[in-house]
Amino acid sequence: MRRPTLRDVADGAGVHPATASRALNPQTRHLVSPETADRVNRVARALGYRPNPVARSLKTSRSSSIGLIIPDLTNPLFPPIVRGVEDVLGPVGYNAWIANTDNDPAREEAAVESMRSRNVEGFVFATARLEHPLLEDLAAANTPVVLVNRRLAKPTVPSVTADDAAGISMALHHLVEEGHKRIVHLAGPQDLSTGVNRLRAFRQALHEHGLDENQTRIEVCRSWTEAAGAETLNKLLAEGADFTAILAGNDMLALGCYDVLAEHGLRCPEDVSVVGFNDAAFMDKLTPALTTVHSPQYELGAEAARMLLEELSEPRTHPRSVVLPVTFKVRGSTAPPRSP
Amino acid sequence: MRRPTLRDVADGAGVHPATASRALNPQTRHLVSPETADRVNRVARALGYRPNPVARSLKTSRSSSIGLIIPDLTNPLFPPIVRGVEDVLGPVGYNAWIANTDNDPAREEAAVESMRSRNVEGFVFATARLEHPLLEDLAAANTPVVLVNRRLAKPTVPSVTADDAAGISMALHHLVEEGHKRIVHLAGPQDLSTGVNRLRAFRQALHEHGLDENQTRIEVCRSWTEAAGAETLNKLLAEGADFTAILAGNDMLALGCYDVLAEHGLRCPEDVSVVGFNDAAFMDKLTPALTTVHSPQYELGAEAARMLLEELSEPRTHPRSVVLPVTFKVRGSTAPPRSP
DNA sequence: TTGAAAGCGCTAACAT
DNA sequence: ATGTTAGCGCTTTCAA
Repeated sequence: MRRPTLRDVADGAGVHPATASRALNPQTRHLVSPETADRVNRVARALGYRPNPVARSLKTSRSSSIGLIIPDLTNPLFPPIVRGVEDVLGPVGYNAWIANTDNDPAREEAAVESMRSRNVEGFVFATARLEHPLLEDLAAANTPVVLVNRRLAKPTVPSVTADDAAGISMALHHLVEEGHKRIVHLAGPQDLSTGVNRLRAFRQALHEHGLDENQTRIEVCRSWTEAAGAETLNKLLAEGADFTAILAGNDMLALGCYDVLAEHGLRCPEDVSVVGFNDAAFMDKLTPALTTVHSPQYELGAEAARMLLEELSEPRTHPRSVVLPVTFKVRGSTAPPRSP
Repeated sequence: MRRPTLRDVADGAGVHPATASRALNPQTRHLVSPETADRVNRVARALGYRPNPVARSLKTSRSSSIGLIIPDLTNPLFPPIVRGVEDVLGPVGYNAWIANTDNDPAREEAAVESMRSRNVEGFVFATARLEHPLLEDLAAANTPVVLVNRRLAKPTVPSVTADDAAGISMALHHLVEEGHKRIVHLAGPQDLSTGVNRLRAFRQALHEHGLDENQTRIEVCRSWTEAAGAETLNKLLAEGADFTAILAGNDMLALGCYDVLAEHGLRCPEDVSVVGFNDAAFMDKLTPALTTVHSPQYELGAEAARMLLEELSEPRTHPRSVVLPVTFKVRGSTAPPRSP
């Protein structure tokens, strides 16, 4: 009842294990006569032979696996990305090993080391910071890596991201159209491309709409979390900041705003309009439903996986940066100011 | 610049690789003189030696890893369970390999086979059906398995679940207290323990409250999804069913109800009260916030991992079924009927 | 076209 | 306490 090995198949087919190996392997099958190849495959099937990936990996230093580095699966932005990655990899015989890092560089490094020692063939990273020594190292070691959602300051590693600038521009445009003039931007951490790009885009969009930066307010949050959004808005409110709309850098910050507005008896959107970014799961179910920039989460993952597979088969010298288009979802969280 | 192997460490310390292996391994370190053990460890550290888990796994048929079988990570019920599992395993040097099955037995079987061939030492299953041949097989093969959230018809495999019966009882009690008499139960799939147990508990609670089963209505949904909930409620509404409250078997079904009620211009809770089950992420953010039974998701995962570790070190003959307590979260989605 | 031989890096009997 | 030997299951030169 032992699991059959290649040896068993070879014996059953009356050939040497090396021949059995060649016969069973699509890439080397042509080295073997059609008859023996057939025979070996029949025996393998009859015995229920399954190659041992551990032995194969030890020999070849490969694994048919890639590492998928995620900050936190409980953030609803990431599961669809994971599914996108898996759905592209699965059909071509690869699988993804997932690690949560909690944005902790030490955990990240441990996860990467563990995966490398298991011969992963490449990585999809969703945790990139603008300056990211570990990623530089991997790039320097020619380990195939594709970034998803975030990228590096210098485009030295290929990436797939949503169009942050366009999204913010759409969002601001929408608020302005509705008559808002005093708009707050809750920016994300400035060590992340998403935080920086969205903030930059906000400033740019402000100018394009002829808005005075003095009427607006920009506040940088310490993380992309509900807690950070709440904290920052509380601070703003305590200072008596004057605004009619909040453009949150992502949905989690917007969620934090919802909480705080409710606590302060401020209605949304009657008193304050809120716009988010990402359109993560359930954001359309809030009350009021969150108006937000939709980023194609599943597609981000799928495209990152495709790029990684490409990289695996024909390494490029010149990293590609793919930017996927976003759309704007008008829902219930904005409206009022309709004045001149 | 090759990654150093045990061989390199042994050479550096002037000992045989076997001795180096013993010195480096906590369980066998005592077989080696303290001096050499120290020397070997120093050399290993100096060289930056990291054992090759693939080679080790080939030799030992172990892997310091377990398989975690999840139906779908985009269902917010599961990420916290995953984190619970990981947080318990990590500190003791184990890691979890995650697979999504989409409730597809074929995908599940493939994932399990793939993991077994990689020498996983056990499994945490979140996809158990009442009748589950694959799980019977694993149990028969003495593969350590712990079920989480759901269980089998016969308690042949250890499990950690939330207290379905108590939760449903609390929920019904709450609705009755508020004066509801005509209550619908949207039950889950009857091939899952959660679906069956909650339905059974509903019937029981009905009797305990002296309610007439004819006044109520029970409808079984085809899956634990928003779409299934919507579909089922639509059917009920089309039939002109008469009720003031819905006890949904889980939060996703409740979510589907929210959608349908809104489409039909029915207000919640003024026209219909809704109660869910699980208290998955974001359910407190809906409008109105969902009243629901809170199941300790993170703890379910953590406890399952603890049980699996136990099973790994000292296999039991008699499987334990752990039931974790639930709490009831009264929020905005219920109220009206206050009549006699 | 097939076989022989070697070895990926490690651990575990067995021997000393 | 340490070394010797063998082998986990596979792939890949090299030789025939």
